[in-house]
Amino acid sequence: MAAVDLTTHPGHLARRLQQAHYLLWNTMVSEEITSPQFAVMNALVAEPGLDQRTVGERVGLDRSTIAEVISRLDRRGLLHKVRDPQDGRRFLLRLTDEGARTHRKLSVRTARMNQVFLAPLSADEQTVFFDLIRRVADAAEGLRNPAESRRGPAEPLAAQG
Amino acid sequence: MAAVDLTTHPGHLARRLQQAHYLLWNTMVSEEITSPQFAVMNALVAEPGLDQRTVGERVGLDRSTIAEVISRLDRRGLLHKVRDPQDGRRFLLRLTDEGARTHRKLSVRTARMNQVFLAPLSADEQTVFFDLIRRVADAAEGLRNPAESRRGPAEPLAAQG
DNA sequence: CCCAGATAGTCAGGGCACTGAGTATTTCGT
DNA sequence: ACGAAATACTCAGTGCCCTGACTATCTGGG
Repeated sequence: MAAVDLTTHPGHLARRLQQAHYLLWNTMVSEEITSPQFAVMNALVAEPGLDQRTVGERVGLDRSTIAEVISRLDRRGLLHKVRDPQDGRRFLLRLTDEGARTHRKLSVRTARMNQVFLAPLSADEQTVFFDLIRRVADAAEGLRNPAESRRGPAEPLAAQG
Repeated sequence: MAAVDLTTHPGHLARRLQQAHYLLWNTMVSEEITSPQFAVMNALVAEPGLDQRTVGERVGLDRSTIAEVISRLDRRGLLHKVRDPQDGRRFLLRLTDEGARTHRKLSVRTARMNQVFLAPLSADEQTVFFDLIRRVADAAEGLRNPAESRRGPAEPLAAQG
């Protein structure tokens, strides 16, 4: 029997964690707006007028996925897409008033949901939880684009010796 | 500016973690077989002859998703689907020889990938990492089926003796 | 000025993940 | 024995996520 214990596989755990979150989001936050859609709206609250590519960079989505998410938000009337007069390749994105209202409403519910989701952990453990996941995710993302950082730290993330 | 800090949102981190894993899997393990497909094969190595629903339960996939994954593995000739003669609703699943070979090969690569993925964490931190994620995921899954914990594991599909 | 290369976005295609509706089969209460 | 309920699976529909190929636009070197 060469079967492996999946509970020690970070990828498997990550998937289960994400699914569990997805389901809780659906019941506690919204059945209409998804978590990635909220992330995009949030990026536009922080920095109105971003273009698609940059929004994708902020929330961690590739150009194809971000295009789909934005097109759904556009169809729902939650954001505007306008050609950049300075650069005809780009679209500049901004939330509509309804988009801003929706973002505010969901922010409250999201905070509540996070409390429920993290309830099994103590405050200290929650801090560790964030720290460990961030470190693993950051490192793995760094493995892809080692030379990508323009304003960030250009860590060669040496794989030791 | 009511923008939220997504780096303290477990759902956002879970998604980023899962994406990072997906990409690393693609480069270090396989471009053909995905991580969920491997999880299904692994479940069948541990317990040959499971039916679809139970496999889904083992790896954490719903009935629709598990059906798709299994159909892909079937098309690739990695597993067999046979009607249960005792219960005409079920399909009993077993890896083919090639499926078993593929599973062994991928097990090795998966172990290597996990090392790289978890390299940013010390051994102790890795233990904590697993523990915290498992606790959060388990609790969130428990929120869905609160009555499930009462129900013991269904014996009847004991595989031979 | 002009073209090669870089960049922003689109589109086709494959795979994961869920819900809700529908079919076939088994099981249970009467 | 019979019909209702439960169960295993399928199918349609929506959304996320990636790659690779393509179009349109901008930028820089000769």
